[in-house]
Amino acid sequence: MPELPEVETVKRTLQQLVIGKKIKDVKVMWPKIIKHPDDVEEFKVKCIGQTIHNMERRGKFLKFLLDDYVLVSHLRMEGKYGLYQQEEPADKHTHVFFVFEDGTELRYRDVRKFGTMHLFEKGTEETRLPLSQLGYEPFSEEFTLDVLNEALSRTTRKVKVALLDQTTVVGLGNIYVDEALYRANIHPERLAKDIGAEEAAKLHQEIIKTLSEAVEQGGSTIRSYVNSQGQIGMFQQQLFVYGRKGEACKKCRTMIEKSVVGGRGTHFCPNCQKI
DNA sequence: AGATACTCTCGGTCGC
DNA sequence: TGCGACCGAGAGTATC
Repeated sequence: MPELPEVETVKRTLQQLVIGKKIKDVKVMWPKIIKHPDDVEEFKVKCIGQTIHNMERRGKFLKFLLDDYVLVSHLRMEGKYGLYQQEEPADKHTHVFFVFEDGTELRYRDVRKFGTMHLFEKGTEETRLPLSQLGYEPFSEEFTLDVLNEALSRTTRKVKVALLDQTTVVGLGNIYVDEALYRANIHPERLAKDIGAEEAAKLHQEIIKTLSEAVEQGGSTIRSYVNSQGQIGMFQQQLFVYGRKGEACKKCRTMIEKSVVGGRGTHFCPNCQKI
């Protein structure tokens, strides 16, 4: 399930493959992936003739910068992009094809069909859903300790639930939120408003560190996630709690536990992260 | 009215 | 072998 580090890795690898390519045709096998414009034919017509000039990332969203439009794409749990030769056969899970003039094509494959694509006029995308409500980038100077403190103090939710909400800081998903809370020695079920100043400072630091270290390592590979060149992220080896239920805590050897918080499977060390 | 909680999307995987 | 429960990001909707 791609979170910020995986999406950043996809952006970096895909960028090198698609920049400068001109779209000759678009094929959409599962129209519900296209959320905007409403009409899939309009989506296709607008894409055709456009060149991919650059790629950016905003939170867990990929942005393809075209001449006149920006394609905003979310991979959700299992979405993947890959560059193929047009004659290569595609499997049944490939739902969108961007056919280029040079004989290659960008394919979007998504077993669960959860991913989304929005096409907006260039420059308007940040003012429209799904990007308009997003919080700060974790590596930006805007994501200060004050911003985190403010957000934590004015909610009645549990700290894990608050951090998964993308309106404060973007990029944390189920893996990295568990990792950051572990590294900050904060139990995921603690109420956000009860997090003390010292703890919040540690949490702020560990959110940034966890995500940046994961970006450096090319992300984690959990279940079926592979980046766009088919490489495997190395950060999985650095995971302290996620997917380690029943294994020994790397710091204190206590058995890692798994519970449900906010409807999400949640991993933590009951000794390092006290309620 | 703003914050929070619930619903929906989907199919592979798992347990019975 | 069949079948239903489960998982999960985030937009949309309902509720408080």
